[in-house]
Amino acid sequence: MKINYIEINQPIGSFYLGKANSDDLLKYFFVNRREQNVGIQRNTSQKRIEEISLYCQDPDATFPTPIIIAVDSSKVNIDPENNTIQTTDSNKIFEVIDGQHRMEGIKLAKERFGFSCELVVILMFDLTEEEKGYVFSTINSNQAKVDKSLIYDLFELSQKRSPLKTSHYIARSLNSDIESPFYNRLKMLGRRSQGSETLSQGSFVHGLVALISKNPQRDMISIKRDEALVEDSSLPFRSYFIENKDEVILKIMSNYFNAVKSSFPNEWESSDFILAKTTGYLGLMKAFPVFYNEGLSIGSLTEKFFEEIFRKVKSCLDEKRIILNSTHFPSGAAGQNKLRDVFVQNFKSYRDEIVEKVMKNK
DNA sequence: ACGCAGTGTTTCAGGCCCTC
DNA sequence: GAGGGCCTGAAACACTGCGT
Repeated sequence: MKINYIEINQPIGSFYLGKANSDDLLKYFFVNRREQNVGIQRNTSQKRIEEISLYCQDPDATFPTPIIIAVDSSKVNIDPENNTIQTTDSNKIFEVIDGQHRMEGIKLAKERFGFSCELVVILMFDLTEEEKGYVFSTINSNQAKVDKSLIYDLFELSQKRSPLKTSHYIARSLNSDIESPFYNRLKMLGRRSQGSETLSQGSFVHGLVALISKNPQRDMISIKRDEALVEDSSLPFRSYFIENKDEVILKIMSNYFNAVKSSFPNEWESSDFILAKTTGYLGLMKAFPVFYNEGLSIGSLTEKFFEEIFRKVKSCLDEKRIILNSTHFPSGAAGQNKLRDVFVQNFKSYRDEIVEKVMKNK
């Protein structure tokens, strides 16, 4: 394989920018792994490799940043006249310093559906182990971690529908509508700006998208490829999403949390309680499918219906002296699940009574 | 106004358990 | 026994309230 290169001079020395076909690159690359105690790479994360392989199915897939490769110059022919680098045999001579997940992911995508594309590569010659480590750590420490909320916000820019885009739209709508229970309550872009925010956009979207899709990325790709999404009755909002009825999801969310707000006025407004924070929100979202299915079967998903449930649950909590604070409901999944269970169990104990009341008022 | 310590939030990796 | 989903705890980070 032959690579046309451009020489780049920087303080560390000269390196070479070029392009290579992924099929060619796959033949020559290897990764020096940490377990062997000499390499500088972290263990490959199977999860990331899977994600990248899935991403290769995206019609808009792009790998704009270079794969950084260390090469022993004695193993290739360099032609400075024509600015080309030619490999001499098919040994594994390209050590990937940055981009191991992309390489492994593309490899998997090639095996699964014959994926290939051109890649940007940077070749660095005759680096010592120290230099490899230095390059690797420089790249990875300078790559600032991107906040999840920011990633969700970027979905606004995408043209096609996707579970994340819909969730993001609902987050924005509920945050900006005065009538909404989440008015000025969401930390958009993960930051507090008004002082009244109690929940990050990222968490809100996370909880909502979980009721639309079990694999949002796959759904997004399916939509781009004009493939029909598969229904899943365990996900309350999925069929609305598939039928493009985002405003129905918005309305139900609004009803549900307006009912929370009016049934637990103190808890919703005060930061002494976890109800309007991550724990409360995600706990309520986890409990939602139970209430939703009940509402569906009696044909009522109104604010009144949810209110009947919460009124009853609240009186049960008061009776048992369970306070919705962080002592009873610790942060993390444990507290969320406890909240879900407390709500669901108390609802189930009085299900018939609640249903009867709702039917009578209809 | 500033730094510090304690508390809360968010994300992630790894382990457990269930299902097929 | 493989794979997926769920749960937990650790770690990083942000926020709050306090003392200076």
